[in-house]
Amino acid sequence: MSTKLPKIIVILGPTATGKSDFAVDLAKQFGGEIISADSRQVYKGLDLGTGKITKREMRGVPHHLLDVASANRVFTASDYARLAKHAISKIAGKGKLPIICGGTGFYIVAALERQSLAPVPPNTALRKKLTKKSASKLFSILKKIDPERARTIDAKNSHRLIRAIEIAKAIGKSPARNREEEYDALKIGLNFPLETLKRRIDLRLKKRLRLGLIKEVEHLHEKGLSFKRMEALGLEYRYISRFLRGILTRKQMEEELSREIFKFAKRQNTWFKKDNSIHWVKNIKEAKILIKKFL
RNA sequence: GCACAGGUGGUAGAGCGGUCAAAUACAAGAGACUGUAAAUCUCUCGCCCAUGUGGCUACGCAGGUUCGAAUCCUGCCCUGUGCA
Repeated sequence: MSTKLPKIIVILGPTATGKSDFAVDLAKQFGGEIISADSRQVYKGLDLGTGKITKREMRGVPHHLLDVASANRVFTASDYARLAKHAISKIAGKGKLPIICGGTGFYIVAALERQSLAPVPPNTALRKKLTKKSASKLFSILKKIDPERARTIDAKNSHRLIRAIEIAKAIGKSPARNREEEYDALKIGLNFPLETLKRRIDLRLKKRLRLGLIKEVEHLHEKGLSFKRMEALGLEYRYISRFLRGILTRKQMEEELSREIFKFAKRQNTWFKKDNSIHWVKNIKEAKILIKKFL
């Protein structure tokens, strides 16, 4: 029924499951190009810490949405949706297969759905003012101006409340979300049992530290990326910058970072778990069979 | 050996006669997600029945005082510091 929609492949799963390499293999076989769906790989200079694929690892397969923003500015899900949709049509237009690959569930949804985000840009002045207010205060404001949204929102999450108020002030109320997808997407998931995932995360972190991860963070700071911004970027950038600032010892940094990456992987799992359309595969062979059938 | 200080849940650490299964933080587990999403936020967290103003076992060990003790007393066993 959705056969008229452009066909695309989505490779997803938590961190450290080998998605990037997997996607390159598939792209090679099916004539695809890859669109990264990673909220941190969009930034220039965040390489080792984000596990960004190297030129060499790309093996000639074109990659999109890497290094499209400066780490100093905030790149949003909306920016992502716009660029990703554009990349998809460009690739499909060439007769090639678009392959979205990444672990940022929200970005994948934003790219696939017709209109999942309200067309209201951030209002920094308003945000600044609202940031000072408590969550319960924000909630009561929202309840007055957009009671409908207030019913479903997380009443204790200031971030979300501020955004909802921002939308309501701009266009009256949050639009109903249109979950209809704009593409005929085959979603393929990669995962491991938690114990294995944990081990992989640890090994990968150690490797990256050997390869100069701390240097990367140091260098970014020298180039003007503030520690405050690094806190917001999270994980490697947050914890290594804490080490550089002397807040954590090297050992504490490694332990906490490893734990946090694992927690993050579990949060990714929580997100993906509720999507029943994902085909979880054990290996590339299973994925190839699925794709052949799909195309 | 004498003198202090202290031994509390996975850890750190409150509590110092009742309202304590025990603050808080961390760890752990589960979950949410409408432009910060690697962010942000929520819930659970002694055991058991799992409905509850439910049952059971708990605050180093053994006794005691008391209507009632993690909280007071005695002895013992540990630990830290001071003096020898």
